[in-house]
Amino acid sequence: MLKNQNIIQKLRDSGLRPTKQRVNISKVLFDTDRTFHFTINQLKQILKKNNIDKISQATVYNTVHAFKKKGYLKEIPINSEQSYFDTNTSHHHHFYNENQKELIDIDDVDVEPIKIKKQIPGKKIKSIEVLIKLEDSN
Amino acid sequence: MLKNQNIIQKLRDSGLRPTKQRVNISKVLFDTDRTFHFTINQLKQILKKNNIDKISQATVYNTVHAFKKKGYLKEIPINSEQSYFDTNTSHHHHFYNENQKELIDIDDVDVEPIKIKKQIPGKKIKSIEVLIKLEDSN
DNA sequence: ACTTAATTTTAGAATCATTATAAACTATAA
DNA sequence: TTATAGTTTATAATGATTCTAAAATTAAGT
Repeated sequence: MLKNQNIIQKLRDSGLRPTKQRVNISKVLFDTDRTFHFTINQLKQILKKNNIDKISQATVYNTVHAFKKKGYLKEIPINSEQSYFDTNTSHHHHFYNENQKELIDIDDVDVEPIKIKKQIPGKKIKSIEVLIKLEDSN
Repeated sequence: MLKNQNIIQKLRDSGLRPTKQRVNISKVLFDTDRTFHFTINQLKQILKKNNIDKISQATVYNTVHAFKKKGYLKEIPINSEQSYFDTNTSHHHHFYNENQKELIDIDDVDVEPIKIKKQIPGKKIKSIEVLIKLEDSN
């Protein structure tokens, strides 16, 4: 399958050995039409459901962190209970639906540029993240 | 002392019994010139240093959560490792200094209004939080 | 002040997510 | 094919937070 070859190449290119586990997790995360958000627990459930020989907890954590470090995943801080990851690594912002506890991407073009009239000497901006919390309107 | 009376009144008004522990934690949090940010651990250290008979872990957690629920504290999600609280409950945004791991308030007037050209049907905006991560500029 | 009921605090146990460990396994390159 | 460096794994360890149930405190009524 060509897809597999792409994944293996991508892993190799970034200095990650294309192990069975990493390839399988990559397929779940990146071999889809659309990007998505997940927690570690959700990923573990998807892996269990979708396939495949068991992947240990530690490996799931290691792999997600390795992918994050390589820039294939972004971590989205929402609250102290849940750590979300996003397979969409382009610059964008988020709605967080507090009732259904789900993240929704906001396209960068749908947000007017954020203008800050304040600077901290000796520091430069690394990222700007807008999180808009939503609740049911009735 | 007048301050104590104010604190006791504030607690009573919001339906929280003014116990020794709550009054002492309130003094640390609210009886200061300026607002500040803290983690639960930092608060525990301040309490240990500043005074006073030991307050159990559970009470520190209970109290912080009670104060948050009453709107006297805001929780600021930064990352999965740390949960920060803010004694400044007015609407404002934050810099996060990734090197020194500290939060810095951005006055609301220093941020141009955030304009979002997208809506989610059936949902209304509960809050808009901007987090600007900083790093050393050299 | 005294009594009672409701609330709060507490130490310690329990839980949950995450990380560390170190042995077994696997990919890669010589 | 062999050596070695990197990876996975089960399990233990950690750390933050929550739970538990008993003891203490507060508030309100008498």
